[in-house]
Amino acid sequence: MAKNAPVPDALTDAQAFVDSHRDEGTTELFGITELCREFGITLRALRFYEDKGLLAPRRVNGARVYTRRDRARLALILRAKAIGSPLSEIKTYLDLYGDHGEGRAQQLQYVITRTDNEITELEKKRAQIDATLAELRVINGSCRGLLAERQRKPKGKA
Amino acid sequence: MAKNAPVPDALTDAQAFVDSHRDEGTTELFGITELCREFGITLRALRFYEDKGLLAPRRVNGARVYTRRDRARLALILRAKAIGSPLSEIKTYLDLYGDHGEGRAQQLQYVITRTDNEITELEKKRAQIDATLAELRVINGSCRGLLAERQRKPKGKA
DNA sequence: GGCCAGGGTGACGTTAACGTCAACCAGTTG
DNA sequence: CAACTGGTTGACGTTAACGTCACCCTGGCC
Repeated sequence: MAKNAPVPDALTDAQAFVDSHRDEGTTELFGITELCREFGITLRALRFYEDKGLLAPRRVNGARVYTRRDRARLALILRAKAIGSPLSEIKTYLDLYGDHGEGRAQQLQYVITRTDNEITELEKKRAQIDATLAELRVINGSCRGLLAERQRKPKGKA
Repeated sequence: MAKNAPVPDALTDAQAFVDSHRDEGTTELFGITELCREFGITLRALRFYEDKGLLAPRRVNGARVYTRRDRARLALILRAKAIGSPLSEIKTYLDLYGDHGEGRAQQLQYVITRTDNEITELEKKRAQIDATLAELRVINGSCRGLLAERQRKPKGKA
């Protein structure tokens, strides 16, 4: 809640991401520093995600080269992180995106139950946030009220 | 997103918590194991929160004794954790609840800006969750679609 | 050829949030 | 009194998610 990495809104649309998983041979390629600047993260972090198996960019002369698909995955990773998921979980998360469409019936069933679970978890989390927001607004409002009161009668202590 | 500590819904209401901060001399007291069971956390965790200054129960013969107010603070702590805030942040968070009402104008102003910030942060987070939920639902739906399709024509591959 | 910038690979350090373990106290029950 | 039970305090171990550092390679440029 401290960092304000931009997390570009380009992929806000759900279908957009799903689509971006289909192409693959697009010409658009990215270097590591390029991606890091774009998303406001460090080189170390990006390499770290790769170590953890969340990304697998191609290599050209040893150097990392990222496709649009990699970029989309990175966007997902960062958003999931912002939500509070640990990287380990994000990995299985990403696998869900990768699988869907090619699997056999059993695979599909797996993805469905997994996403069902994720969905209910996130809904719970959303509820917690809503509750906290409500409380904060109460506090905020009462403070504003007190402040206004004092400004009307700056001396008395009633 | 793994643990399912109950986080009792007793304090779901915002005003309820604020009110619970007013009493203090209520007769209801709790032991450490009692609270731990109630909230599904470990002894170690509870003591840890105390080390970090998030709680300050009274002592009776050296043993910790928690009031209703402590209990309410604990509920807040756990909810904030579930949201993903680090304990360090939760501490200043709790201080906001404590202060409000007694401070001078400057204190009040501080609380207001702090809560304003928290509120916008949480709203951002909420938006991220909503986006992720949307994507998951797309995936989920498309998988269900594929599955249904296969069940209609289990042989063809079209 | 010399030099630098940009990128790569370990290896180790760090912080948060606890878990684990050992050792000590205090009341009580047989 | 001795053995328990339930609580307390360090001290150390652990995992996640990087930061930092040292060292190496490579392509361009003068």
